[in-house]
Amino acid sequence: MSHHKIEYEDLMHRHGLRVTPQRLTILDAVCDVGGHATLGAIYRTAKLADPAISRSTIYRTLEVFCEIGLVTSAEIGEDGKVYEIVEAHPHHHLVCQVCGEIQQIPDEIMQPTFDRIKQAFGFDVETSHLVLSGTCRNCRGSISCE
Amino acid sequence: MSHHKIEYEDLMHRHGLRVTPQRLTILDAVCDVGGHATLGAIYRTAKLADPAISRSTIYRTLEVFCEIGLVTSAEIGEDGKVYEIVEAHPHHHLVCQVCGEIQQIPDEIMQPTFDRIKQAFGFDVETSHLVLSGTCRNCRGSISCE
DNA sequence: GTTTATGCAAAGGTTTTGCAAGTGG
DNA sequence: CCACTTGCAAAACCTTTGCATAAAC
Repeated sequence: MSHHKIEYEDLMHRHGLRVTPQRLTILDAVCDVGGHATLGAIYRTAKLADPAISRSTIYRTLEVFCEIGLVTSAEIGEDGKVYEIVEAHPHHHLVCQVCGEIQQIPDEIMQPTFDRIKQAFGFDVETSHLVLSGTCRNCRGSISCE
Repeated sequence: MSHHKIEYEDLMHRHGLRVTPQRLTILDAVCDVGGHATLGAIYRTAKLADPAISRSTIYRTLEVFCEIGLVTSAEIGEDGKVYEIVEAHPHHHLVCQVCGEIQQIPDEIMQPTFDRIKQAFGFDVETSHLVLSGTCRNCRGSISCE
């Protein structure tokens, strides 16, 4: 998770930000938690690496990371805001309302629709991180899931 | 806004809920506020009709309305959760990040994509109220918008 | 050295909860 | 009447903010 550390540091420098141990810790934490990291989860994970880290630092740092495009945030269901490292390939998420499983889908699958919206309404969709809820394959088949 | 009052009352009854003045007031308020009603706006509007109504009642009532499918909620931008009466025709929203304008689009435009997701991933999308952000026609053309 | 970032603690705001009183069916 | 709802007040929760200290550059 750290092969790209240099890139990240570069990105911060280019934005006039300082590279602090806390910021690297938080970045690692977002990676470690994986796909949909709530602030609480990031805080807990970062706390393992640096027990002295403070909650406000997490808030401020995530805000800064979002601003420079290192991280995106999205609102998913009931858990409040979640954070995710921005990857090369934009993608979206399917959240199963029955079992809670989350899977990713490539952005390409949405593009035809986004194109159609652009044609019909002149609206340029920039949603980088869409969350679709519904029922996944497993839960759709079996009733024993509920 | 009250031609369907009977239907709403029926729906509540069918769910074993009681029809109280407060609930009707809140339902009216959600209608009056229109498309994207924040809790605060609903509270303020309901307060006009019934100055004694309490905030917790708004919270609890909206939660109940969501459960029985009378109302949907969605997270839009920075304003937190917004509520909306469930209408016959499902639709989604385009939120312009520049001017903040919100427009509705019919659900049909999304269906091809939802179908494709179902085919490819076996995932049955049930999102009734999607929020797409981007740039609207006006703001895309002119820079003078900001 | 300067400027920026951090940690702490306190403030701010929103949402939830327990309970007695009130009300719909 | 009984069960469900309400309003109130307090609690719980999450997020933001001010400021002195510490660290990056």
